[in-house]
Amino acid sequence: MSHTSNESEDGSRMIQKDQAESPSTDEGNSVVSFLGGGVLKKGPWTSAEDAILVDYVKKHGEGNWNAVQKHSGLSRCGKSCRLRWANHLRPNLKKGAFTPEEEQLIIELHAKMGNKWAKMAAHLPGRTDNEIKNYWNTRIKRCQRAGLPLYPPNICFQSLNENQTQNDIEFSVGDKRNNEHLQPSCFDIPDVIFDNLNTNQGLSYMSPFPDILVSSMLNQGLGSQDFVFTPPTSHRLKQLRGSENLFPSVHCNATCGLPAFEQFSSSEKIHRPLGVGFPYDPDPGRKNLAPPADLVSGSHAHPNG
DNA sequence: AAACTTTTCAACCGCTCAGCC
DNA sequence: AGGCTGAGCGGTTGAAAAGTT
Repeated sequence: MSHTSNESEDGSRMIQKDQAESPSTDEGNSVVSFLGGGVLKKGPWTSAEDAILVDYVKKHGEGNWNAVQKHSGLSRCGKSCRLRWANHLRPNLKKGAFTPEEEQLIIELHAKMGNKWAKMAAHLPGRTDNEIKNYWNTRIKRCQRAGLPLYPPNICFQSLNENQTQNDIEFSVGDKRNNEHLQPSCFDIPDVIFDNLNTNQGLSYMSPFPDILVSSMLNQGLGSQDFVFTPPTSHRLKQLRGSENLFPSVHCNATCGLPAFEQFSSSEKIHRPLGVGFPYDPDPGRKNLAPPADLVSGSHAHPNG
């Protein structure tokens, strides 16, 4: 891929997401690949290409993406056209940062569905699977760094409850891929060690394998076992942005409802996933990153904590 | 101010699925 | 039934922006 000097007259690439219309460029500086004798362009779209695609869809409608190249002269593969349309050009796309409500919904949906971005996007009008996926990946990193749980406890329990009723339905209705998460036979217990948790203490769980559904884990009865938070990565923690809230709209639930992290903090059992550098330095130097000590679920995981 | 690090996000890739022949 | 094709999905990459030292 070549996102070389992507700046254009419209300065598109420099625009923040919440302002950006598209990152299209007017310069054709993209990689060109030769496929079957044809020339297919890669890389950032130019506004001219956008216009061609929009025009094409207006005339012919969505779908049949491979025909775009033939009929419009656009030197892009069908896949690329579909993606561009879906993620940037189609009408009613919401631009800008996710609202707290949307973030909350994403967390809930992920707890139920796992990495089913397209399905999650269906619940968020105007949002794309790509956006949601990017958001979630960012969230994972942040949570890991901050040692915070990926899911607030209320989500865990909500997911558990809903799944208990949904399992019956879904197994019979059968989205095969979805059910994989729920099938005991397909479920590999991740390399997570649970540490001193009582189900009645509530859950604040962060799997090092974000694909694993909280609900699945709970359904497996792991909730009654010990667990441990994945400790923050060993490298230096960076600041989270001040406005960031890892549990949008659920502070109350996430904090008030949290089973008082200090309950865990005295945990004797400390597990250290392989490859993580210890002793872990929580980075005393970090400033506004640090959530209150009693909120940092991961804090119990570091040896000195 | 410069160098370095981290984050963001658009776009690509490989894979799977569904429909058609 | 098997092969082909198009569409869609999820994972990953990498350039640029933003932040930090």
